[in-house]
Amino acid sequence: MSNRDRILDLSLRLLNEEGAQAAGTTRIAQTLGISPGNLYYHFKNREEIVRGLFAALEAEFRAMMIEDVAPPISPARFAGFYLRSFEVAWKYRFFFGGLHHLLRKDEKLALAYRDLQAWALDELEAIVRQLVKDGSMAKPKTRNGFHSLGLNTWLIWMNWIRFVQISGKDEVTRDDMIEGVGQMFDLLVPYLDADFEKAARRVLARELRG
Amino acid sequence: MSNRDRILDLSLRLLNEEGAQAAGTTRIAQTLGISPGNLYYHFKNREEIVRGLFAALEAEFRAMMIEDVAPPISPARFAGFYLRSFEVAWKYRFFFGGLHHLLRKDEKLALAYRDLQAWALDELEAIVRQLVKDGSMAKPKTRNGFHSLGLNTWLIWMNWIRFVQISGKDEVTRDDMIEGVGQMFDLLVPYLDADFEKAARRVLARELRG
DNA sequence: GTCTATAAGCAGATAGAC
DNA sequence: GTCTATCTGCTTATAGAC
Repeated sequence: MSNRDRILDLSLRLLNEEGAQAAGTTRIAQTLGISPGNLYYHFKNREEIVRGLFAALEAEFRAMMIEDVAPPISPARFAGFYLRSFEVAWKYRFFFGGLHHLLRKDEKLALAYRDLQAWALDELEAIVRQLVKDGSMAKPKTRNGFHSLGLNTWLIWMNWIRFVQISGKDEVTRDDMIEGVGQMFDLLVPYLDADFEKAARRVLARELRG
Repeated sequence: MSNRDRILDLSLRLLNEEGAQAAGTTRIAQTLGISPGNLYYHFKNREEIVRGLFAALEAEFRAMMIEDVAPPISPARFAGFYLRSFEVAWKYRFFFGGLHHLLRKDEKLALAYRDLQAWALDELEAIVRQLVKDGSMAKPKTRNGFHSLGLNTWLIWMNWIRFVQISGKDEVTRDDMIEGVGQMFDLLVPYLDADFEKAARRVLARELRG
């Protein structure tokens, strides 16, 4: 494993454990047992490390979204899709707590983030549209129903991890992530076909036990 | 105006403009034209300033919540209540972007925040229950319907300001806040009485123009 | 209550040897 | 590709005069 990868690996761990602002280049290098100079050979500055981690998040997130949008959307795929989205979020959780600060200090990262967000919002809306097309869901009532539902989905997704961390539980578990899925799920429940809903819930319940 | 109040005032402005981590005690003192020593006479440390600002946020937020929960809830009061909640959030917006970091570094603040959050979740759930009691809304379908709706309301509220700031608009306006209200509102729409909904929307539309 | 002066520490980053 | 050594600039916070 190259030092470059070791730096990314450890950075992700430290940032996740201690927060996006906690670990500096000095400590990262120290903990790895390499010199600051070595670290700065691989990364021009601290921001480049964070951008590297964001690139990994983005790749996993995009792959997951694309893989699962193909119609028709079965209850199991639907539940699995939401579930995996939370697993990706959890893997890179430092990002969600420190987002505002990170984007403020790094214009390049801000642009990359906004790109991803715009794309994700479109995709989330597309999923809702597809569910309606599949007959698994009634058309939302509000004027901008599709858009609004997609956006609320995104807002819950973005905030769930932060909410759990902020709420001060000693240990965050996989079940907390599944609860998050349920929270997102509840946004659509009023519109979902009863059978579709039941089937999706069963998948989630199985995950909770497993 | 006492120097203590001037410190709180300026801190709020700087933190809002530049982010919760940007302005340090040195710059606050400098900008006010007072000495660091003077600042540290009034506040034991930087965290005490932030806690002072949080106390102000909490006071305004609690006052607003208590004032508006009394039954029955009219559409105008309902819309006005959501609207004012966003105005309070906007006034102390630095808090929402930097929350994770702030709470991590200050255990006292974390406890105060969690108290407020627990209380707010109860109140938000109570509002939903009251709407159902008033006949303005159908009973939510999901098993923990009341709780889930209250929680989603909170998650949208907590995240809207951050979402707007992160999304990179050059200037954030009052209309953006009203859009946030609409986003929160849409959570309840599937269950709301049609007349109640229309009336509440009219109030919001009027605010948008005004 | 307000000031000057400054300690102590840590951050990000670089130069240049090997 | 990795090292040692170090610079610069910032921060929080304090001691003690007025």
